[in-house]
Amino acid sequence: MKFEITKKSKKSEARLGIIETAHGELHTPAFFPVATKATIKTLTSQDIKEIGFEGILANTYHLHLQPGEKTIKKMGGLHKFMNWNGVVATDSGGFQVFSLGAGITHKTSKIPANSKTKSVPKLADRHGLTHFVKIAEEGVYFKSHLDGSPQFLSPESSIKIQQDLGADIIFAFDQPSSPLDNLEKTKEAMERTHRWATRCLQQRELKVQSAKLKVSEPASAPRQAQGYGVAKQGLFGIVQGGKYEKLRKQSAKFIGAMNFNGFGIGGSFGSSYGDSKTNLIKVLSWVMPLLPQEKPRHLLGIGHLDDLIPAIKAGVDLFDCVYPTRMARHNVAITSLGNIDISKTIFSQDKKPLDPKCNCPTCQNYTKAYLCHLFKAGETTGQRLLTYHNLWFFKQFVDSIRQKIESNKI
RNA sequence: GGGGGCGUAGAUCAAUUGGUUAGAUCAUCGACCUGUCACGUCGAAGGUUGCCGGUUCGAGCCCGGUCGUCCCCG
Repeated sequence: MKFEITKKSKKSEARLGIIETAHGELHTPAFFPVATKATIKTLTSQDIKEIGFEGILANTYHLHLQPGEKTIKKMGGLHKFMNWNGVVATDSGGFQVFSLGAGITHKTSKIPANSKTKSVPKLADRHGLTHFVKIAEEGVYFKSHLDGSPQFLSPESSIKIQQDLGADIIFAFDQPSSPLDNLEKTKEAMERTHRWATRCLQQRELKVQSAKLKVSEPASAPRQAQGYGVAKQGLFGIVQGGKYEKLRKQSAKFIGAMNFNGFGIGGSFGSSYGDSKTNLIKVLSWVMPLLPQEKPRHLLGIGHLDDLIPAIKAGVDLFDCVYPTRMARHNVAITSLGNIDISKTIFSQDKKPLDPKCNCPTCQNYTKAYLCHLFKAGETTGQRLLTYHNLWFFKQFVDSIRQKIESNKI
């Protein structure tokens, strides 16, 4: 993996760049739609290509449990398996340490619900499951959410799985802290993340060394290609530290000094209401100056539309977020006029498209009335059409930001 | 004409021997969703129990009448 910065803004820390991978180029700033289980829910790989995305993000935890990395490796790797010849990034499974652990016991999401929300989803109650994640120094013990079987994930195994999956960009196995954790607990998670980062790099080094050896053996041509691919995988370290300035700076210095190909900024950034945006931006203002300029930065799990511009101005190159796709499945279209819940009866006889300014196939071919009907009738085509639109909208949005950087407007 | 069953939220149904402010599900309305356990979560509104009368301390439940509806027999 190679990263080249092609332009730096004069107004902000924003920059344009190109990430070169074994599966093509990625023009940054870029947004990865999330394909947790090797699919952007409701869409095909061709759809994603049509929309214009150059990369997607899949998940180590989910694919390890089903169908298993060995199967995917046998099927020729994730790209072939899902018929996607663009860039693939894989999350390490670290987030599931949080979302299936503290996320459930604390009944919170990565960013806590705002004060208007009277209650939060009760996944634990619904499934009768609690405390099925145990974090130890060697790794994380947990029960599969699919069949309850005992499982174990560590920095080493996470890297190995991601190598088998064959992603172009992989992430270090980290421990995100819960937004409800205090300074002490957040620090503990950060320090473990740092120790695990070292182990991830060591694990990757083993593979790279053995790949180099194999390259020098003329008899093993197919292995050579595979080894070359692994050697080209970019490994990103992850900065933690929650909402605490001291920790974030400490983490950025520590992780930033390591031999990673890029960096993720993860964990929680404080609350999502009131001064939420300033929380996120504050964290970035602490972290970004301490990360090497010449390497890409990925803001993990963000975001909302209004998070993107300030983050890019702070120097973020990559994003991934479930938001546009999940919102689409939950009836909400993200448009130039704001979010609209298309399932509301007010749209049942509305002949206009979702977004008058949008050129996506959904907006070109279907009325709000039809989409409203599909959602009320529980037809999955509605989810598909809305997912297509939301991703199209995000793609256009990020493209327009790139143009603004190009013309020095941002 | 005679006999019987059933009438409870917009819909389909609950409600111990008559016993507090008649429940559930779906639909409706509102809010939420940030490295996806997610076609999900939370909340609100909505009923003079067909109508009239009676018994009782107390009736959705018992009694009489009436209206509607379905079934059976003439």
